[in-house]
Amino acid sequence: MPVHNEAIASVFDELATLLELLQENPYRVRAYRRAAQTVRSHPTELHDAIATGAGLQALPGIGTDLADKIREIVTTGSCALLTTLRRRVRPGQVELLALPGLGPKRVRDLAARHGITTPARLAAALAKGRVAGIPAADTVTGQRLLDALRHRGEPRRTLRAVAAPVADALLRRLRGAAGVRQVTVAGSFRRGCSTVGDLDLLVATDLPAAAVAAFCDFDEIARVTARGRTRASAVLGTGLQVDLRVVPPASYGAALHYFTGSKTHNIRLRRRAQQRGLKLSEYGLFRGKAAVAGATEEEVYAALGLPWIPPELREDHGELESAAAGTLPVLVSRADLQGDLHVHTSASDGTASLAEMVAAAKSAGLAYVGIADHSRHVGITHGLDVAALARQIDAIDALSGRTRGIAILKGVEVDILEDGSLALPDAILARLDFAIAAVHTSFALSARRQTARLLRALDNRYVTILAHPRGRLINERPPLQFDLDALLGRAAERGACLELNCQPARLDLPDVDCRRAAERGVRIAVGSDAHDAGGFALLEAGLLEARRAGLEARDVLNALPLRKLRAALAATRG
DNA sequence: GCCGTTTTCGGCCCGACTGTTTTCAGTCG
Repeated sequence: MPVHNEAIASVFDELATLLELLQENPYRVRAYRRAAQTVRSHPTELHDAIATGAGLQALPGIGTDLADKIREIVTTGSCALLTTLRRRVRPGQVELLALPGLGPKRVRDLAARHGITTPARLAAALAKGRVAGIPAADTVTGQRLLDALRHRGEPRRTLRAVAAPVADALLRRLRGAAGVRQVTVAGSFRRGCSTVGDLDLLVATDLPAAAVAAFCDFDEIARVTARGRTRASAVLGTGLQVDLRVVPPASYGAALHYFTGSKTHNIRLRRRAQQRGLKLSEYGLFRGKAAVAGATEEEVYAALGLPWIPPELREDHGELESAAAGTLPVLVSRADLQGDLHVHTSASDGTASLAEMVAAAKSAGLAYVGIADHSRHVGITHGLDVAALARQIDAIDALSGRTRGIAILKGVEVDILEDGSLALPDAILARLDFAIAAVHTSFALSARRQTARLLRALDNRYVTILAHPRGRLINERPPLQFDLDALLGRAAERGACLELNCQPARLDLPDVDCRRAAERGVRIAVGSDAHDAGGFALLEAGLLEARRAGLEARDVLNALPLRKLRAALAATRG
């Protein structure tokens, strides 16, 4: 049973947390956290690298010690240091550390002074009154802590699509405040992450007090948890946390950069500034006390000898090196998309007719649209059987004959059965322009069986695209386990593609996997999976995930113009 | 624990807010 990168990263994360609780050198803690991130986002399995003798120390933040630990974890499945440290810390203390307002000092203090080593005990103690050494219940920090104790165990991250309307409302409100020059949502939202932990709003203004007041009076706020001259934090009725930062206009670019993150990207850039005798903060780039840059992000990067880096890439995944070398990708954008190959109609589980969906695709500016309704199979209600799909083929041919300005492609989203065979026979698939194969049942197979299943599906010459390959539903269903490299190898041989499904809870393949696909020369099909006429708007959100993966137009199947797309589809049939 | 145009030791990003040990440590982002 191979040890996956995620398992190695988890060990490093836990080591960092335990070391923090034990008040070890904070830089040692940071080294483990950084290593966890490096391992987690590494596109290939490190157990393979070890098997082939490749050097682990080439990875950023991995030195001799951590390389040894990776080898230890991969070969033994465990880590001696972890076993030792776990004995020195109570499990409940790790949970305590995750609570807002509690850091390593206070968690240690709780155990030493009060014998409190679990969240449950802390909650009980707080119910009786104040606990010396931690903020009291009538303070904002104390309230936040109690709140977190009440809600612990619930999923914390919010889908970007859920946060987006709130972000819009707040932006409108802040734009209306006196003195406001610019307002942006920064943070992971701006980086295009599929989920956000909170919303970070940045305001440039000459009248900070007015902006803070406008923010704190927002009617969806349940509680203001912090309020200063240039910052405020609040929790909305929905539970989403929102943070406001206010800066003078001259600092806007530096602040936007700083509050966009990611944290590791920022730290790298600050070190670059230091090496040049400069100091970078949210107020600007300084040489001594003299401001060198700060009004725009472009000038901050430029003063550090770099081109502007798109927010989606700012994860310290090599973008600073690419920027320095002048090799940043030209990220795929909405204007590059020529069509959409994953569209449902009321023939299966969509809500709009074939004609309505084609019209909507045309209004969305697409040059072609691929209809891909579900096949009929257990677990898929309202799917098409062979006869119904044959009728739809005829209907599309008829509609094509009287449609101008957009091409309609005939497809299907056919179920992959547990053994890897498809829910429709080849004879009907042969009459289509393309077929998307998808898993909708048997999610929990072992990685070995799941891989074999998906490889068999990809072996079918009519399968063009593997839909939402990971099968994840964010906060609801974990990703399928399989050997991605094996799938990519087979897809590359056949010219088949993997999908990046744009449904907000899917965004599947995830960015890390998309990046790997591009490296292996496998194109990604960005599919809206639209079920109604408004569904094409999802393409925009899906593209953020593609951009986070560093994809360019040439990496995306449906960025091909129609003629080249048809050639690519035909080529998959060998 | 990592790392090196300040290199094998001595650094490691920077500032705001909170609560309170009222001059700053702890926490957070």
